Amino acid sequence: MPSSAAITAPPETARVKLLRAAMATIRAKGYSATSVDELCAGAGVTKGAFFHHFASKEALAVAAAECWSQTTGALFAAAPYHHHPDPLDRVLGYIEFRASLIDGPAEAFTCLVGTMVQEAFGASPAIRAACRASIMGHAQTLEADIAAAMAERGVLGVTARSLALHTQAVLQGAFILAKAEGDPAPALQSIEHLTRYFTLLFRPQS
Amino acid sequence: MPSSAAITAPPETARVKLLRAAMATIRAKGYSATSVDELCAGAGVTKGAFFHHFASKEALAVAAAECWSQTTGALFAAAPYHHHPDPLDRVLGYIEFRASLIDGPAEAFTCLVGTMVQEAFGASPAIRAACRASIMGHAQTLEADIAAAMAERGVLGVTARSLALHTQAVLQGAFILAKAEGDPAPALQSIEHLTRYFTLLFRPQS
DNA sequence: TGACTCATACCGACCAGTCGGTATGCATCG
DNA sequence: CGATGCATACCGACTGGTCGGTATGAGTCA
Repeated sequence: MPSSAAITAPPETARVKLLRAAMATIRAKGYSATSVDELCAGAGVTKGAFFHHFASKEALAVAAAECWSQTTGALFAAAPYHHHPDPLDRVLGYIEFRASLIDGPAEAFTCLVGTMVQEAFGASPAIRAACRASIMGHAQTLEADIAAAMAERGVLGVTARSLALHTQAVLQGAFILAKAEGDPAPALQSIEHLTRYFTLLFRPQS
Repeated sequence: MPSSAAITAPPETARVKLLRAAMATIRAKGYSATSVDELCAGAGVTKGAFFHHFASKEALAVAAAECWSQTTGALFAAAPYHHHPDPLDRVLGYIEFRASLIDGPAEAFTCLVGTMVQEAFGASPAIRAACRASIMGHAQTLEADIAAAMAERGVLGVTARSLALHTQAVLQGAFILAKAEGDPAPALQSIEHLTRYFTLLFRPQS
């Protein structure tokens, strides 16, 4: 007797297989270097299926960015750092959580939309917009905690928004360093500096 | 009567024209999306000339990364921030100088090797190594000033090297934000946070 | 039956790279 | 001096293969 999950789960469509293959391959090789044929082979579907579900390679990239937002959004929403009563602890917990994800080869921990937007910002406004929405939307989930921590500790001279964006900048830059080095170590060290910055800014006495 | 500069200046070879075109085009479109034909057209040379000077497209990318190191190296070596007597002022002057370069469209101020390594780190070890050498070599020019500032102010708990690399991470991440936003503003704000970090770390009383 | 989900075969453009050939300049030698 | 020989710089047509995308039709299920 099949479980109810098995009953209600729809059969995995070519669409989600393609999205999964796209997220993995584009993270590893970039958008331009990833071909439609390669994606089809990786997903085990034909080219006809590809263009049945996506109007173009560009449309797939946009859909992949949206899928990425949903997937990572769920991951962060379920992460334990939200349970800290102190908003500063939630912010520092977020950074620590990001660091904990960094392990193994670069294509396993780097950011799809950060990689894509670097290549596609000039060639495809649609891809740029999707990547921008993903990054900015994620930063916004941090902003409330930062704002609460700022209010609680009387931090002035910065905005919660720019701090949230700076956090994303450090992470994206850390990924580039890790790719260049072929080693996650410099990324982790850079994230340590980010933690130290928040600590100095919010706990100046310690 | 021609100037002696005009006499001694060699005629601009196809090689340097190709390198210039490559640096500009790869910054704007990325490595994979840049075709050899396009580079030849941009440089005003033929495909025969391209493959006379470079064994492959990959070899051109490596040469472009080296050319980028030299060009930017000369730019930073000539920058005024080196004249500050206080090493911390030199470090803060470096960051300010970096910020001053950020203006106009993203392809005009972003980093060639940061862009390239993100795409090519998995596909081409030679390109990755050339980009790594460029980034790490540049970071090293900062390291001595950071170390001197640390010694002078008794800063402990961090290394000059990791601070220099963190600075590069912030800059690279800032470029990604600028590309995603289609606006340099978030990059400049992130660099402000970097300056604030150095200030908090090195001038804790103020 | 008709809408949906594909599979197969195919298209023209473009890709990196090759190849036979040419133009020029410089060193050598008679 | 001029002829020879050879290296460098360059040309552009061409190749095999890959690119994103399309046309058409078959299987499936409501």
